Amino acid sequence: MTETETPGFRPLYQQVRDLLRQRISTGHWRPDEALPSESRLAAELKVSQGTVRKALDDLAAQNLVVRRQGRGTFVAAHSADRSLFHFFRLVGDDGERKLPSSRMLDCRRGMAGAAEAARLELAPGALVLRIDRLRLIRDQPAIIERIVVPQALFPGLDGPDHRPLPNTLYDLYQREYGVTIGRAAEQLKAVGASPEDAELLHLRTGAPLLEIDRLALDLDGRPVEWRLSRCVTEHLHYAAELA
Amino acid sequence: MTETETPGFRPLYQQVRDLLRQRISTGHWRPDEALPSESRLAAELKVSQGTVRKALDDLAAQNLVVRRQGRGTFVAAHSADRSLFHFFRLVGDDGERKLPSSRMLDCRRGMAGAAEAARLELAPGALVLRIDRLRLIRDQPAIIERIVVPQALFPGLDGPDHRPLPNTLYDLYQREYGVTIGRAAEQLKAVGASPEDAELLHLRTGAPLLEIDRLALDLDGRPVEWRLSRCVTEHLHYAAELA
DNA sequence: GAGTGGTCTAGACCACAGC
DNA sequence: CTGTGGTCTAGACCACTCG
Repeated sequence: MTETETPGFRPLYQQVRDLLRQRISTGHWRPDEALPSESRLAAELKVSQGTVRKALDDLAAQNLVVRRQGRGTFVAAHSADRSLFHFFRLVGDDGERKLPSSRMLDCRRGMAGAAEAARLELAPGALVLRIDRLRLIRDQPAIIERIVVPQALFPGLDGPDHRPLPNTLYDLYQREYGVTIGRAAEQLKAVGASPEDAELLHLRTGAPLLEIDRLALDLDGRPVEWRLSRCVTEHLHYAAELA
Repeated sequence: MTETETPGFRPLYQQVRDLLRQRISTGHWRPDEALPSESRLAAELKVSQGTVRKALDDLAAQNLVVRRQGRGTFVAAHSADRSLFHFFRLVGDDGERKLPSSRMLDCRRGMAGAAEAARLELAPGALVLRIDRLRLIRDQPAIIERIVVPQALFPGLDGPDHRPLPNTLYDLYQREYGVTIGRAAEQLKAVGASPEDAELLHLRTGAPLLEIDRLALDLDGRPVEWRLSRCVTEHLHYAAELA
C-alpha cells in the first residue's frame, strides 16, 4: 500500500476506494452485508483510519455503500423501493409517485439486431432476450416497454420459474444474478403513437407519447439492459432535477 | 464558534458551511472572486483548517464554489458555457450539443395569472415579465419557449438596453442582477402542437412535441424563473443521467 | 520560492445503536 | 457497556500555480 512515484501519482485513498469497489462488484461482500469497520480495514490495508474513511465516503457518494452511524457500513442493495425511487422518474401531475403494475405481452429470445448489438456492446449475432410489457397505472394502460438484455447474463430469466416476472427487475438482477445496476443514461423524445401503440394504450394513432430510451450499466460501466418505453403523459410527467 | 449542547447539536463544519454560503449568496464575495485561503478562514473563524476544508468541500459538491489546486477557491460563476452545459439538456441525436440561436417573438409586462403566481410564489396581481422566444438549431425552428420572471427581480430587463437579450439568460441574471440560479426542477411531457406552435415550427397541428416545464431557483431556494418550452425532437433528444 | 489546495497521519472526543 | 461511524484538531508533507 505504498506507491508514491510522482509521475502516475495516485492518492492512497483512491487506491483503497478502487480496491473496495472491486471487492463489492465481484461479490466479495454481498448486498446488504456489513463491511469490516473502518479501523479493521485500516489495519488490514496498513493505512490510517482517515484514509479508509475518505475512500468509504467516496463510495457512499456514489451510492455503492450506505453508512449508518453506530451500526456500520453496508453494501447498497436495490430494494424495490430504491429501484423505483432512483430509476423510475414518472410522477403523477398531483406530485404522487404512482407505481405501475405490469402485464406481460411477450418474452422471447432472438439474435441481437444491429441496433441492439451496438447499444449493448455485443458481438453480432449474440443472443438476447426481449420482453414486451404493458404497464398500467391505476388500472389504465399508460406505458409500453420493450426490454432487451443479453441472454448470456440472465440465463433462465425467461424460464418457467420467472413467470410472472416481478414488477421491478433491478432488484431481481441483483439478487438472482449478481448484476447490480449502477447508473443509467436516458434519452427522451416526443413521438407519435404507432397503430400498435394506439390500440394497446386506447389512443388514436399519432397521439403524442413520451419515449424514454434507457441504457442501464452495471457497476463496472458495462451495458446490461436496453429499455425503450412509450408513455402516455396525460396525467403523468417525467421529473428531472438540475443541480 | 463553540456551541455544543447535545440537543440541537449541529456540527461545526456545517455552521461554517452555512456562514460561507450566506456570504456568497448575499454577494459578500462576487462570482469568480477568490475566497480567503483555508488557513485565513480558519484563523478568522477560530476553527481548524480541516473544518474549513470540509465546509468548502461541501460547497464545492453543490457547485457553489470551485477549488483549484495551487490557486485558490473561487465563487462559481455562470459562464455561458456552464449555463449551457448544466441547464440545457437537449442534445443532437448524433451526440453533439447544439447551441440554439434565439428570435424574440414578444416581451411584455403583465399581472401574474393564478398559475404564474403559484409557481413563482408571488402575491396575486404582482407584475411579471413574459418573454416569448423562438429558438433555432442550425437555422431550423426547433423550440418555442415562454419565460416568466417577477418584474421586481429584474428591473429594466425589458428596457432598450436589453434588446436583443443574450442567448443564455442565467449568466445575465447573475452578472447584472446578482441573482444566481442554483438549481432547477423540470417536468417533461409529450404534447400535441397547437395551431400556433405548428405555424411557428413549420409542423402540422397535433405533431408530437416535448414540453419542458422548468422552475429555476436561486441559491436560497426561492423561485426566480418559470420557463415552458416546446421542442421538436425529430433530430434532438433530452439527455438525463440516473446515478 | 512562496502560497494554495490535496493527502495522510494520529489521536481525542461525540453521537448513536444494540446488547 | 462496547463498538460503530461522525467530528475536530494539529501537524507533516506533496502537487500545483505563479511570479
